[in-house]
Amino acid sequence: MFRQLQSDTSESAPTGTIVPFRAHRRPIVDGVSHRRDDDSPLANASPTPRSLVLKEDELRAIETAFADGITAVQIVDAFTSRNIKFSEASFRKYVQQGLLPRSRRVGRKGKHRGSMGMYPAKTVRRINDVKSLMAEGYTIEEIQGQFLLYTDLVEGISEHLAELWNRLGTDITKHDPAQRKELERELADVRRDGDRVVDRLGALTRRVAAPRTDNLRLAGAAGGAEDLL
DNA sequence: CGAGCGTATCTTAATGCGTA
DNA sequence: TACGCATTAAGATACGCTCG
Repeated sequence: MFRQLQSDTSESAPTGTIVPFRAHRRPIVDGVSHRRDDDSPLANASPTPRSLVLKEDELRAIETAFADGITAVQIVDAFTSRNIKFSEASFRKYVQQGLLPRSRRVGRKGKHRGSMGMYPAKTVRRINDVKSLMAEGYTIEEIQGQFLLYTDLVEGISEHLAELWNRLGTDITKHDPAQRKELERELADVRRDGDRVVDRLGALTRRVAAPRTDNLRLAGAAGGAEDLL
């Protein structure tokens, strides 16, 4: 199915103003990756500058709408419908490279309807992060190794904690009212601690990844990428 | 010319349903 | 219950394009 959808060869259009780039990186100026010759027929094919990534409110809306999971087609559509270039082939490649979580298969009722893959809603945000970093000049390999390795783990902790809070909250309601109050207070307390730990872990992992980022900058590399995760 | 990203396409795996 | 079929996604890999 993906094969029929890969005719878009138009160019990426990263956001931001002039961004330094590494050796072997493509220059990114005024939100346009200058990969194509200026005299190419397609050089000025997109008269209106477009954003490379989704805005925070758009991400929130998507995550809310697809809280139970989102298909690959819907993910790609979330970007392409907003004039942000992102093909299904690229999506699959990111998954293959380990930049995105894998899908879970869900069968569909009805004759010969097969199954479909459902991805967590956070996948859209992850793609957004990856695209931001790529716009900064980072390679997929660098993003994978320096940032997303940590991001995966911290997100995992955050998700497990959220699940734990939910279960505890549910089970606490089964206690008698006198005990419940005390347990709820304790839960709220430990929840604050947990959230703080997740925040600190996020900050720490950014700092750990930062030296590499600084090296890249010194070498004429991308800047500010550590602020993105 | 090499590096890097994106695309095309074939193969393989997973899933649900129908039927013997 | 086991098997085959239809459907879809994922894996693998070669290739094209652009840039330094």
